[in-house]
Amino acid sequence: MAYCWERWLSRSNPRVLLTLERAGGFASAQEVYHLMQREGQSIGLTTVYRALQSLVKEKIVDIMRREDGEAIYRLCGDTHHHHIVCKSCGDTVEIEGGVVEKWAKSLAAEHGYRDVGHSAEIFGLCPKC
Amino acid sequence: MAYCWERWLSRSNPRVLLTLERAGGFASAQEVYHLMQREGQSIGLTTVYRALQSLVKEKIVDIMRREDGEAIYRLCGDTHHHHIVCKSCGDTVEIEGGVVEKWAKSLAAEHGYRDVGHSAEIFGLCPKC
DNA sequence: AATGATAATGATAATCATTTTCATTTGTGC
DNA sequence: GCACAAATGAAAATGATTATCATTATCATT
Ligand SMILES: [Zn+2]
Ligand SMILES: [Zn+2]
Ligand SMILES: [Zn+2]
Ligand SMILES: [Zn+2]
Repeated sequence: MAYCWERWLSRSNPRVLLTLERAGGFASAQEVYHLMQREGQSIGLTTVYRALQSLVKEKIVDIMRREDGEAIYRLCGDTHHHHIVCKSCGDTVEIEGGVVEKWAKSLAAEHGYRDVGHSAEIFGLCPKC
Repeated sequence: MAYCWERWLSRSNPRVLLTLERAGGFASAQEVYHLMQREGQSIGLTTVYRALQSLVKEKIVDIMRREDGEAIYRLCGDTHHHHIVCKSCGDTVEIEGGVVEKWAKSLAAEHGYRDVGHSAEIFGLCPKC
């Protein structure tokens, strides 16, 4: 354990962060909230939002957007990866993205962009469909 | 003029599209709607949403997200391409994606996926921000 | 321990983009 | 004109996020 963010911040942030970690990958504020509810932790939705905001500001957590615009969060430094998703059955394969990482990094540098992230997904019909 | 989308679709789609064009760059559904209002065009918000959705489905228009999650749209050149978007000011650079095309194609093949597409975006802070 | 300043919490209400519903209008072929 | 399907848009519903604000926890000082 011994996270560098243990100094942080309100007494809720750590609980929210631990929950996000337990969720694995991405989770929305609502999902984190419901997870904590189901686990019997007492916390308010507002506090979850505030904790996530402060964690984003501290760059401990990444924010991204789902297709429908909902904000989703994940621990920074989670192993970063990409997906192939089946358009029909939704089946997902995690894939390696080294090529994309380099592509993103070099193009960002070329255009003078800092503080760079990227998203990349492949979608199609899986063998079964 | 002479757009390839002239065949499309409802009688609203062209008006929405023309407005989006006139707006230059990105505009949200709400913004397109208000623009049309101010110009004295009579149209309902619902129809603007529907028109934009169908234009996105037809790949005539690109959809993206503002920092706050609001959907923004813009005319899309017919050549397939990718973007670097500034997280702060929304400035956009069109970039070459040959590497990504190959990456997507080979990985899809490797996992037996057919009828494959992909998305890839880079985001960060532009030189000005 | 009691006090009080300050920050954190969370229930509730407000906001606001987007989607649904559904009644009305419009287009199209007969 | 008449039927029938598609398109429209006003109004209500939805759902995520944010703002309010009264209550509660923290902590240093008395
Ligand atoms: Zn499938
Ligand atoms: Zn990557
Ligand atoms: Zn910028
Ligand atoms: Zn591509």
